[in-house]
Amino acid sequence: MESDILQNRGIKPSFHRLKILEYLLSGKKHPTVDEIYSELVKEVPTLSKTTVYNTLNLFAKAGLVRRINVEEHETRFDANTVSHGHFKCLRCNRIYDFTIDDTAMVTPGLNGFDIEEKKIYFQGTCPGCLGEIKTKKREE
Amino acid sequence: MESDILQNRGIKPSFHRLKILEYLLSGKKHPTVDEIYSELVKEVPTLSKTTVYNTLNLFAKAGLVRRINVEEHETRFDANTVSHGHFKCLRCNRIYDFTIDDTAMVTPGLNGFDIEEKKIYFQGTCPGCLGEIKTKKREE
DNA sequence: ATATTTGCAAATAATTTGCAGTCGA
DNA sequence: TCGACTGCAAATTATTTGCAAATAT
Repeated sequence: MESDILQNRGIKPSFHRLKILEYLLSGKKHPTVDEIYSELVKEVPTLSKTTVYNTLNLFAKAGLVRRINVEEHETRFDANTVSHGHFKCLRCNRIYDFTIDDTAMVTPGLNGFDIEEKKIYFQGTCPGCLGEIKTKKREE
Repeated sequence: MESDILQNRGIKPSFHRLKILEYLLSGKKHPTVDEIYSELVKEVPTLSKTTVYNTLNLFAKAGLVRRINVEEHETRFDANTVSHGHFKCLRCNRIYDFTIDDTAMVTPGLNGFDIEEKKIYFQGTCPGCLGEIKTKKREE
């Protein structure tokens, strides 16, 4: 149950926190604070953005969510804590997950370092946008 | 010569731009906008922060520098455009470079994607800080 | 002369913080 | 009741922008 997830991490499962966790686990892949707030406030009109911030910071500290900083300004949050990379398409701004075998990454320069987190961000153009570009070229 | 570097990229080598490029190439590894400004304004009192921003955005577009976003809020800039990763120590906040063989990174999920840039950020504790922690433990 | 570069100050936008009110055990 | 949770508004901070002045070709 979701309240157990929180209690296991020493977080009191308040109503708002449960709602936010529920939203994070509900499928929406990489919401921003604003997206979480805008969506939940419809259902929970008393919710404030401060609470969303507080809660996400709490969750992040507890390791329940990961901060994603592919975006220049806004932070996104990812409830999928299995190691994976994020690809941001610079045309449509969509964010894609991709699996990556991080054990295969050889980093001889980091002997003696204690690595707590690996963030892997790729940028470029996604297949959909590549298709559009080709179509446009053909029309010229 | 440095002015050639700019001209090769179609950037007019103005005095301020040359100064900023010079600073970026001078060894300081990952300066923030503020560090660049604060350091250069001593020498070039007419410099403004807007110009530093303008110039860095220009350089970034031209591929002369890379934006680094390991830091939560501030963007850092790296004049070393050879592919490498950045490790941020969460204790002393220092940023370390490390080489990484990015051809060894297998990303089967990204077939059909055009990858323009790979950003690799690790976080954790550097050897120096690990040493301090151990020393403290011993004192207890 | 004309286009580009620069600088100031104001605008923007994400996030944090102070503090007072509220809720739950 | 007491401490934790919440919400508002103000503060903070990095960055962008509008526009006028300076500069260079």
